[in-house]
Amino acid sequence: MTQDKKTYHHGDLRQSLLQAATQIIRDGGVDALSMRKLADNVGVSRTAPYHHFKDKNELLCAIAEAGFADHIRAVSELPQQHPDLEPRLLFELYVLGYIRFADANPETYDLMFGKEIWKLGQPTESLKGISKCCFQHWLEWIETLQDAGILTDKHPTLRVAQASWATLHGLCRLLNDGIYVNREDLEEMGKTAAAMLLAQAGT
Amino acid sequence: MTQDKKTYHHGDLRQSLLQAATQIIRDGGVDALSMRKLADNVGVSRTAPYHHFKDKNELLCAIAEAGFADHIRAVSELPQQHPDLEPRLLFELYVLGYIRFADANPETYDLMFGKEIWKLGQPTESLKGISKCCFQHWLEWIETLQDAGILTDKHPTLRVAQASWATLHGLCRLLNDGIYVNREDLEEMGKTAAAMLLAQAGT
DNA sequence: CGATCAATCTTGACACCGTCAAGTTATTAC
DNA sequence: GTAATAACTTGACGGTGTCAAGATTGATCG
Repeated sequence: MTQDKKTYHHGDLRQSLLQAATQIIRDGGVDALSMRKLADNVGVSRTAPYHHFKDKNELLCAIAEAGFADHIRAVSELPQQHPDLEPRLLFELYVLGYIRFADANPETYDLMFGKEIWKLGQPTESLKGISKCCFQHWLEWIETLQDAGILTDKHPTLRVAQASWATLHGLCRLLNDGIYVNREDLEEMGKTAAAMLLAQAGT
Repeated sequence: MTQDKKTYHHGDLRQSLLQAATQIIRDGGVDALSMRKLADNVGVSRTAPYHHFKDKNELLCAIAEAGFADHIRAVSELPQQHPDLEPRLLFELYVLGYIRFADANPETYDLMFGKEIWKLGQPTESLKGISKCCFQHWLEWIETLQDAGILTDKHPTLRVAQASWATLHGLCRLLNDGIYVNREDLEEMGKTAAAMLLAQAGT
């Protein structure tokens, strides 16, 4: 637990806190993270973290923010890695990528898109910013797919983006929240969902 | 708070607890519910509830269970109320009904389909039962729609059911968790989602 | 270099929480 | 009427987030 203390001033406590918190959350879920345990974990007193984060909510926001950064990076790389792939397959790839991210980082995903921050807490301005940016990416891509004729353009881009995102999000939630869905079925479900969303190409 | 106490034995404490708990949750969310406040609320000591529910988890399960009962009842009524409606429109109606339920009872919905019980806690056997039954209904209906040719039969019924359910669930979560979605857009989003899921009729 | 100031970290305290153990009271079964 | 049992009580333990006030240190300026 308590690391050997050397100096009164820690040095880069903020960074250490974020790192330790991320680890704790990865191991035992968001609920396993308490400010006190966290402080003890980095070898500092209970209330020391409050000099770097206004409250627990702000800490969680910071972690979520890092999650968005990861997510955006992963997504941006996709089209570059597969430059000549048919849009339909690229879409499926994206869907699978999204789901895999949620599966690999369930707790981070929970923070990014869960009520803990967005409903019960208060998202930081910078968190709002990066998440908005993330959705913007999605929106633009949906528009591209509409233009390419593989997603319906009978409905506004915003609605199509919301509805398709909801599908991905729903899959991830069902999985991560432990409701019915088995992990082994994940890929297949993702493919089915992708197919159902795309299927109206001809319409 | 504390009601006037008449007898040592309350009489039907279990029922009173459920009722009060439901109210508290409706008012202030699941997090507003504490065993202590609940007990105080019905005029009984802190630990009295533990003679009727093993722990908080069991209480929540009981509430969720009631939610499923309501939900199933509402859904079952639908086809009867609109006996001669075209299946496509009936599907849209179902989608809207599902979303409206989640919108009208956000906290109950959260309990029914949230990680609080299914991942962090332990669903009661009877809760598992009724939720399974609920999904079974959905599954059967999806099959009907596949047979009627308005939902794809290129994928197994189970997968189509999961994918379409995920879409509804995702919409509800985005709404209830306070992520991006505006309540005013709800109906329109539901319709878009329904349309996208159904659109492959011709395929 | 020395004094000051602000940042950083500490201990103490408060009001909550879930729930276990042991004791009290009322109801039921014989 | 007595014994058993179910319902309910108080007391206690260890946990939580975070506020207030004090201690320590590094940085800044004369």
